[in-house]
Amino acid sequence: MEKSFEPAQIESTWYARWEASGAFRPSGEGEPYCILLPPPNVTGTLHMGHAFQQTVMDMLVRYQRMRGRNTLWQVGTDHAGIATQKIVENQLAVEEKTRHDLGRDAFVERVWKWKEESGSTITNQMRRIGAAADWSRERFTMDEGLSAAVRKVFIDWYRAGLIYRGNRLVNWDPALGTAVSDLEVNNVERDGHMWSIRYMTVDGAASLVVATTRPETMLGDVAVAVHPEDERYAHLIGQMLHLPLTGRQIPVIADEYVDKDFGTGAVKITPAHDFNDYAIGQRHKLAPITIFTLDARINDNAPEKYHGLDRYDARKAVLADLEAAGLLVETKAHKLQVPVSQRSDAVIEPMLTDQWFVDLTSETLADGRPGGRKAITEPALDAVRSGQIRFVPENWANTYTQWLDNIQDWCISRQLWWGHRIPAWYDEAGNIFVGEDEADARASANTAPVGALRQDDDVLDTWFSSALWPFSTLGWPADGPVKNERGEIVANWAQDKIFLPSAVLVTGFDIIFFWVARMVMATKYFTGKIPFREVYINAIVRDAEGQKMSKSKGNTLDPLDLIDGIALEPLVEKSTKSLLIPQVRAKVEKRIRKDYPAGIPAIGTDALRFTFAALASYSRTINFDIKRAEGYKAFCNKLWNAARFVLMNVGDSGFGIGNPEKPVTEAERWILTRLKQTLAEVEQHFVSYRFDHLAQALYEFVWNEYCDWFLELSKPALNGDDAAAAASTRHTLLVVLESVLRALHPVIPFITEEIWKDVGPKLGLSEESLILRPWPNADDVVADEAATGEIEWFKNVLSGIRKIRSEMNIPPGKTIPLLFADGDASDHARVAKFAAQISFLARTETPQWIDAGADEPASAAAVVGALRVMIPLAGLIDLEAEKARLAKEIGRIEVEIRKCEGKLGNANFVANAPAEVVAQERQRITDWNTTLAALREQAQKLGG
RNA sequence: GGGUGCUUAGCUCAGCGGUAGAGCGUCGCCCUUACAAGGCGGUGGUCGUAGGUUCGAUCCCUACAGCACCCACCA
Repeated sequence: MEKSFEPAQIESTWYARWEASGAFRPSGEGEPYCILLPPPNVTGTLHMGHAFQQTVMDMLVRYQRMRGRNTLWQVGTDHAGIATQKIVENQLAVEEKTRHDLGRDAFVERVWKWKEESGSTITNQMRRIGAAADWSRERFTMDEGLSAAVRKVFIDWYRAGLIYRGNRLVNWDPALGTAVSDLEVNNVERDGHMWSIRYMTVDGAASLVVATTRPETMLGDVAVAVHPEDERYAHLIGQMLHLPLTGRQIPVIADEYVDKDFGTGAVKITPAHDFNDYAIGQRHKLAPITIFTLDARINDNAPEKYHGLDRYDARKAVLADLEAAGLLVETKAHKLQVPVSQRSDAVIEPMLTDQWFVDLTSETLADGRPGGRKAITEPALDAVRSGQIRFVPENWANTYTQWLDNIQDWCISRQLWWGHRIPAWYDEAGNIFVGEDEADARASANTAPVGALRQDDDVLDTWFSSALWPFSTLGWPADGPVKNERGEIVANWAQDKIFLPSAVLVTGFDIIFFWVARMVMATKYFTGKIPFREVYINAIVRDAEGQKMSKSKGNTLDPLDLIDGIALEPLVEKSTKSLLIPQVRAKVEKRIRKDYPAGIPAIGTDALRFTFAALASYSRTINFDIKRAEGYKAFCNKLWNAARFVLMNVGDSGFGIGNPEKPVTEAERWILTRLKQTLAEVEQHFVSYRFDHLAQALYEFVWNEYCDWFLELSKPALNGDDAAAAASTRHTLLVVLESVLRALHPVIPFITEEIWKDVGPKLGLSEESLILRPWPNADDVVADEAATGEIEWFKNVLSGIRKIRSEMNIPPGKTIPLLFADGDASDHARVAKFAAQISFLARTETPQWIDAGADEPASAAAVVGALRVMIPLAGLIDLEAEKARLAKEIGRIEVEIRKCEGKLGNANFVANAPAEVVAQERQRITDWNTTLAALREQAQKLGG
């Protein structure tokens, strides 16, 4: 083995070997265990969130595979309608073309070409993280099989009356030219104004002032609404008003929706461009007037002078004209919530358009069949409420159920070209025909089409196909083999449905609504099963200061840069490349030069993964600090060097598989006991998804017990006279190392595999690589609780001596005399047992006992129970310093004793506390008193 | 307006009813033949504030303060 751990070297080959060996494919044996990868966008590159999430999934998958489960990690990518279309449109823009110049077919072809070339970027990056996924079953949401599933779902829901087409007010993104769903709109607080505008009654006798944040929409007003009980306006209800600038007349109506105390208590009603107004318009049977074109300019329904004006220019013009007419009463600053498109940042314009919807709200359809609420929404709610699907941490279940309780119908049509084209056709009379293809649509209809059929131009929301992921990837709805784009068999519903439901979905809280809920809906409806049993909501990765990572802040980290390292200049270059605003660019550059003056050090995949594990508590955010990752790289190095030590010392002779028949030394029995406990803990932490505890348990075992104590204790055994002890110790060194490599493999697969390559053969193991080894069962390790007490005693003695050495500045290399005094029979036995190890590790001469009552030299002492562990002062130790040290120790223990006495002196405590707590307290005070007596005796001997 | 979290050592976080913990940082001594990415030892906290329950509260309850995030139609 190399002298130190070099991640780049060992990571380069193992992944390809694992994949080629078929280790990532389901074994076909054991209970099925499936995890679905949330399919990343094909446009994407791996970010810290992915790396974290995928590490979690990979740990679970590798663990379950080792435990013998029939394990499938289903991977794939998402076609990401808007994001992907935008990338190719941007490329066209460079050629000064738009998608319309190419036409639909040529454009879609070009997107496919882009996907072929660039779509595997992220999956290749996943391989660098070590993701043990079954790539032979990789799917794409627009591949043939998944597209067939999408069509079937659309058609079935349409025929069940659960998908409908309607002219509805939707969130319209004027920049992208498409409708988006409620979820794709963010409400952002912006500084704006509140304008008050006077509307006169037709007879000119009265007027009323409305307050609005969007004065330009007055061009589409159809009424002014007031509260029915608002005395100020009661006399105006039913009267007609002049709508300024338009020549139109509109009524004053009464509606409970209006808040008397907000604004002026009078609301202009623009049903075509506001969701509330739309509802009011419907209640009062007022026809909406659309005043915007699809790119948010004023249309022909408004007075001619505004035609073609952009909505913000129109606002200025309308305000100026109102001002001129003396109708603008007041302008004041006002903070408001502006709906912004998540995808384009454009301000959303509610717009009346023809769209397709999934019904999620109606109880019963007009023809008596169950509506969407009954058929789709409620089963999804029940799955979580009944506990069939469990959220981890569980409070996320609230978030889920609350959203479903208040859900709206889902707008699924998008005015894009890249995506699943809606399988609906229209005849010349506007009748709708739905089917697999034109012929099927025609054949399935009750009526004959009028004239030619034309397919709907729209595509489906990307999340529509994502919702089917749990079963569409397994081959549904086909009964036989499903092939991918390259003609390889990827799925077969008839045999693969054993993987439904999957065991756990690992995902971010931000897509509980977008994806998790919709998978439950679709999977329940079409298969009758739940899609997954548990949903582990992973934390959001932030920077070391807890700030959200964003490119414009310059605090993003590329996981691959952490793995491979990157020098300062290339890092500055790649971080600022895509930033167009010079000020932002300068700020980002400055920050990076400050944060990473020497670039980012290479920490390797394993250390990165261990860091993710160590940070993965139930907290909803994790702050990623490179310092921490460097610490875990040190851990990898520690493990590496421990393995080197073991390999150097075990010699060439082989050992039998399994534990030594009878471990000879106390240290062996102790480390095996601790191994057993650690393995049991790790299994618990896998069940509860506490990867932080899991990582910590393994870290502590390896570093603080195996390395710090067992390896150290093995040295005297290996070099001592007892051949049996030496042989047994060699075996145990190897056995424990091999077990811990297996336990660590799900977390740090590369380094453990590399080390195992040399360790496995020493134990005569036949597997070709660690990935094929079974999980180390705690039950297979023999514990000896008594050994724990022995080693604890030993550690206390050794720590006592070390403390004296350190505090008295005795050079570590100097061999010193050692005396024991007092103590009970077990101390005598233990000293006899451990004398050689103590001398070896504490660098002392052979210890001597001082008989009770005999003279003893002035010494520094540590106390372990009743035993005094003494180092004679002569020439080594400053008497006064030792007296002070003792006094401090005595003081500390007196405080503890007083605490105990306080408790035990409280009659209520003794009467009410559980007996074992009281007993424990009594034992504690006895122990403290023993120690105190020994310390006092020692102080007295020093003349203190 | 609803909802969900968080507040513990200088920093980042575990713990969550019975002696306050880890990593990093910091201080001291050591290149001791696995490891200086290391070893040994030390320093450092009235567990946000105020009440309550309890024999006992960092942990449970209530209120308050501060900080995040999610949902929602206030023009």
